[in-house]
Amino acid sequence: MPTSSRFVVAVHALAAMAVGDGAPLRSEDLAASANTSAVVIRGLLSRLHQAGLTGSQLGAGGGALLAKPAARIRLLDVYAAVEDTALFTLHRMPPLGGCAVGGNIQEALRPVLDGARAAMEAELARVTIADIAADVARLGKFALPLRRG
Amino acid sequence: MPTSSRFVVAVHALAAMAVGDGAPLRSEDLAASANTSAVVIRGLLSRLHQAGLTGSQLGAGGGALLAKPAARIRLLDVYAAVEDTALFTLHRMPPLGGCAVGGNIQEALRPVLDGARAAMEAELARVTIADIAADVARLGKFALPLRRG
DNA sequence: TGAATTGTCACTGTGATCGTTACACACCAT
DNA sequence: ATGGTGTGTAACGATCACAGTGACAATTCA
Repeated sequence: MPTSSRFVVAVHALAAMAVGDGAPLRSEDLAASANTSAVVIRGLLSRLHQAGLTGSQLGAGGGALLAKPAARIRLLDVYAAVEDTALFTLHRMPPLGGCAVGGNIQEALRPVLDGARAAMEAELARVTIADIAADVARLGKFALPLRRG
Repeated sequence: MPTSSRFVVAVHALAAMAVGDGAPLRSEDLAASANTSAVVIRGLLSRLHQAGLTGSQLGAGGGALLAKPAARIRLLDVYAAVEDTALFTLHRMPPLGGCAVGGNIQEALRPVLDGARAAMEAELARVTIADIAADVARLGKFALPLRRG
């Protein structure tokens, strides 16, 4: 299945904003750090903005900013903002309704798949962008806040 | 990061074998119930066979059979057998190593993503094909075992 | 022997992701 | 105000995995 790297790249961008000293970060700089293109970053920032996680400052010296403290942005919020496909894909074509199995398999499976998805999301809800930024700083052996450069 | 429809279809096929009375099920019949093609089913059965979950009987009157009791086949086993892609996709191109964030983001993220994946898999490990078959029977208002047809 | 069924290959169509180019619009500095 | 800077979005193409189809050798039962 074609998998999306949007979630990881979005967390990357948000962590960069959290690590920075509050100065706006240009999409071009975020793209360089994540090794992708500025348009891809802007597409992600558009989704994050709609979700209320980031804001943008236009014009010279502008860029992307966190819309709220990094400690209040959960990874689950990022996940919900940038991922649109369901975790589990059901049958592409609906199964045979007349069949004893085909007519009931999706309903039998739904609570299980919902539970698995909820368990995964609960883990993502326990971690914030601030946590990730702190771990990045620890691994990189530098202190927060960091001047951008 | 979504799964393919293979997982759901594979569970569908295994549940059909569990619901049946132990008679081999042809790939063509499984395909009809799941509203897909027999070749797709055979591809899944090939993976399930390699994982030791099913067996096949060639020739006339042949078909697919469970290789062990349905109560001992966990959904996690099915998931592992038929899904190739990782739950979370990392950066398509490695992030900029020289950057404070790019050089550490993947390592900072790994424990979180591993935890989320483990939480989801733990839920899938709690349910067996026998559970699904029982739920299918309950929803379809029929008793197990069921004669095939 | 002959029919039936699996197992696997090659080819095709479809959809999503991702990269690139392009351009209108908004904002800041001078 | 004016030009440079940066965002926001659309269009296009390349790539990849998934899924569907047809075909065929190999195997096994009737």
